[in-house]
Amino acid sequence: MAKELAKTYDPSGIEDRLYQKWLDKKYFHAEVDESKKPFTIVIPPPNITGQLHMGHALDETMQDILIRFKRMQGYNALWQPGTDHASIATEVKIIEKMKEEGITKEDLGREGFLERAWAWKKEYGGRIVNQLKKLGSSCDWDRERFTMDEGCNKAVNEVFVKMYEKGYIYKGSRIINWCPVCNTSISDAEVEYQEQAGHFWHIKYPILNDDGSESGEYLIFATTRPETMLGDTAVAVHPEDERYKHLIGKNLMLPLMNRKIPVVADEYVDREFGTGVVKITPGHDPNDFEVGKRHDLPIINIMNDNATINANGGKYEGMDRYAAREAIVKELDAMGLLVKIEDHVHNVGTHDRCKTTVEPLVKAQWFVKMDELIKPAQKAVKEGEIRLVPESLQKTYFNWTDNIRDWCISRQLWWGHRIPAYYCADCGETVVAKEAPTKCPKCGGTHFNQDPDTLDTWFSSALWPFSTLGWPEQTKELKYFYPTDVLVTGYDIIFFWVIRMIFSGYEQMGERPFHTVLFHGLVRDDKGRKMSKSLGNGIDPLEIIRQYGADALRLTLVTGNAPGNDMRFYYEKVEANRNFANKIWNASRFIMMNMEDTQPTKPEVADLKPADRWIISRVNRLIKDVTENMEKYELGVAVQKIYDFIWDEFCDWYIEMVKPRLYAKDDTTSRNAALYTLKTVLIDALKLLHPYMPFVTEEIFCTLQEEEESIMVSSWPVYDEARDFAKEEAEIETIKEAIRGIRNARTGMNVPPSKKAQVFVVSDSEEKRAIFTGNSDFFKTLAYASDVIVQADKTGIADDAVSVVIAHVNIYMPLGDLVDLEKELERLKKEEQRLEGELKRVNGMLSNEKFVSKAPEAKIAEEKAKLEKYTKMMEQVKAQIANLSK
RNA sequence: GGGAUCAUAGCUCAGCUGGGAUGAGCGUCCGCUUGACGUGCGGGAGGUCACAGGUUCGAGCCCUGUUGGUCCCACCA
Repeated sequence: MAKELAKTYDPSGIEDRLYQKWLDKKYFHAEVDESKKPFTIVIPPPNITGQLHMGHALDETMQDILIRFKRMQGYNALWQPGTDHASIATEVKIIEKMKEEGITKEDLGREGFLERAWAWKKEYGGRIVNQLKKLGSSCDWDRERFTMDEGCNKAVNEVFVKMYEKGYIYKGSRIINWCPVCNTSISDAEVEYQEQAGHFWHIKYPILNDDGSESGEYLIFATTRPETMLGDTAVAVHPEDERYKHLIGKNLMLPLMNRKIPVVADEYVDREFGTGVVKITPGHDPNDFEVGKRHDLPIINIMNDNATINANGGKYEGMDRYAAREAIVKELDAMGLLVKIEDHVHNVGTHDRCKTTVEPLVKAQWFVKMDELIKPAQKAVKEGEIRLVPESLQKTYFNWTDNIRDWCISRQLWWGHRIPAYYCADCGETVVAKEAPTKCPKCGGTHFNQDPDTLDTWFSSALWPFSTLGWPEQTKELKYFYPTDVLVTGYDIIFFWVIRMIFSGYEQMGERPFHTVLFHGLVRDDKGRKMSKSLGNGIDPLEIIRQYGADALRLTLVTGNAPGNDMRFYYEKVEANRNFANKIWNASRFIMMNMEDTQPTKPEVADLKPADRWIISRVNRLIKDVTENMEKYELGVAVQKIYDFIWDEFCDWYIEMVKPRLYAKDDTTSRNAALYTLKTVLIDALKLLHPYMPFVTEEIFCTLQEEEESIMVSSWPVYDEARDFAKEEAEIETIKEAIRGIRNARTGMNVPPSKKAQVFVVSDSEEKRAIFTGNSDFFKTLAYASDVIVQADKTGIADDAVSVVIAHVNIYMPLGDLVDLEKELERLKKEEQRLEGELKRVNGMLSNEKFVSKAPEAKIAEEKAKLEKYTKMMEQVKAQIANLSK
């Protein structure tokens, strides 16, 4: 007894069941197997704090499509999953939760806090993984990793020590971005600039005579941050500036602080901007820091970690930076040193996590020296060893690599990889080592304090492609699956992650981590806005899955979307795609109903009708196109073609054409050929669709194909020249055109449904004439198409149905002309013109010596073939024009 | 300031290296209980492919400029 599909398509009834089956059968699991070629993707590890959002859904869907595609193509496909500890994001969340309980980090202490953090990881780390499963992700869950698991931790220490020894990691006092709310340093990449309305305070400092007395003259300048004046150690002018040349080397009196500060000359100053005078605060401005280095100026830090003024700020000590600003302006005004206040819009650096205005501070931090490290990463993309899709992102990539600055990697956080640096309690010697040292190499002391800082969360992510495969151990997995193949991720983390993985891959492994980076954009709401918590416009993928099924969601996310482009999310789209799943479901049910208990047998080639050959040829072409598109990562284009084929060609045309043959049970040969074709073509189409819609395709496949256990381990269809039937394709196209013509004519005529209409079909030879009659509504239906063919066959109008040359068909009487002669003539003339141009071009190319001598042979052959093709077409067109003109 | 990218049907978007706008989904209008599907079937309306030049036999696609939008980087205090 044949299995049956449920009468209605209900994704919730099949998805969980099938996923469990795949897990049980271990289809996702990949083992090293030297006889097969590997194909590897490492997942961008979602944060353990995260809930599945549309961005994940898109990211995972694209990866799953590629992995399933390659797996079916026979590759040993590994999708390496895992999660990210997301140091700062997680720590902030845990602290928030603790706040509700009235506890602070300090109450718990480092140990206690970490205990809580691990408990958090245990509770929420699994949540996102379960959500990924709902999407149908075929990750090898047996290999799941975590950025802070033992292996990854080992990899981090290994890299840190190695790079420290090579001089690529160093500790130094440099100006860094400080977040006073999160209480940690952050890297340049984490600073987000926001346009804010502010002010320009024009202030003047008194100029001193050489003997230290006030000269009565002033130097005027403008600042957006008056409070930083507390830390001013100079004022700068341009060396060539005639207005101020005489003042260079003189001193000024820094008001409020009563500190003598020099006037220095530096090219950094823009003479055109403002008054051409800049106050220099090396301790709180990155540019000033550089100026300060050049002129050997003292660095005064005037702020505490929480952005209040410290003891260096004199009487302002203890005030918040903004309160101090107000007080200082007020006082300067009282002293007559405030010239004026202007409104000014400027960009303010904020912390991307908490949006707090960052404070540039000079602090001792750990850095990765980038200048040498970045070189292989630049070269790799430049020379095409690593391909970015879309290519336009190369510019963004190079913009970053060409202006790379050292990477601040230390964070004043507790949740993360602790820096493996130890300081001797006796002599202060720094020891960087994988294991805690026991004896100080300098003084022999045995007491050490480990550096309290942790590493930037991206430090461990940078090692992800090889740490997950076992590095630093030389595992068989590492040797086999590395380098990985494709990295799929959003363009928003190109700096944070992609570039860092690339240079880390070259540095640690001596090899690229992957050959292609496939970028996607953001999923926005239907108004084009980013989905965000504060707007409350986020759409929960799990809710969509509950309503429409994972298949519909997946299709929605990849259809009509080019790499690297943002997309908008519409419920209508999901609905349309759910309808598509329903369509396939019903078409499959129809085919199975007709098969009843008997599986069709392979027909003789001669028994295949033109319509059969046509659809076989079409699916064959589809296989070729889709495979090519997918290999070029054009996932949206590929699936659009599958969609069109299944709905339009297969369901709306082929199934309708074939119906009369299915109902005519006496002609078993024809019926078998039709059923066989239906089944095989459907299977090919299902296979092509499987990477996109894994669940429906699996359910149908398993019901239809009783002997095979799963579509996901079946083989990807291959284009076969023997299944290419150009003649039938052209003929059916003609028939289709004719049928459309009939429908149009009918619509125009508005014949009452009850009346019978007649269609006269005449081929080019007089004796092959037939008359078809039917209910006029009948002509409007697609069933008519099949009837034309079947009738034509039966009446012997032609040897096979499709050779009814409808281009020569005339439809008489109430239906009017099928072809508008004038329009046709116009079309042909246009075609003639086009061909003329085309011929000219090809001829021109082929007679061009440079082209013939330099172009690759394949290209020349192609052009020659075109020449031949166009010549023939030209003849035909000319003949047709002559014919019609009569 | 530098760069990227977009401007195609009422809306949202595809359109590969230049070769008949081949378009899709939704919406809209007309018609259909046709023995898989109304989550369906058939048909229609709707486009000077932002604007202006240029290259070409031929441009939505290439070049130049203009306008408008989005994003990234830098940050002139």
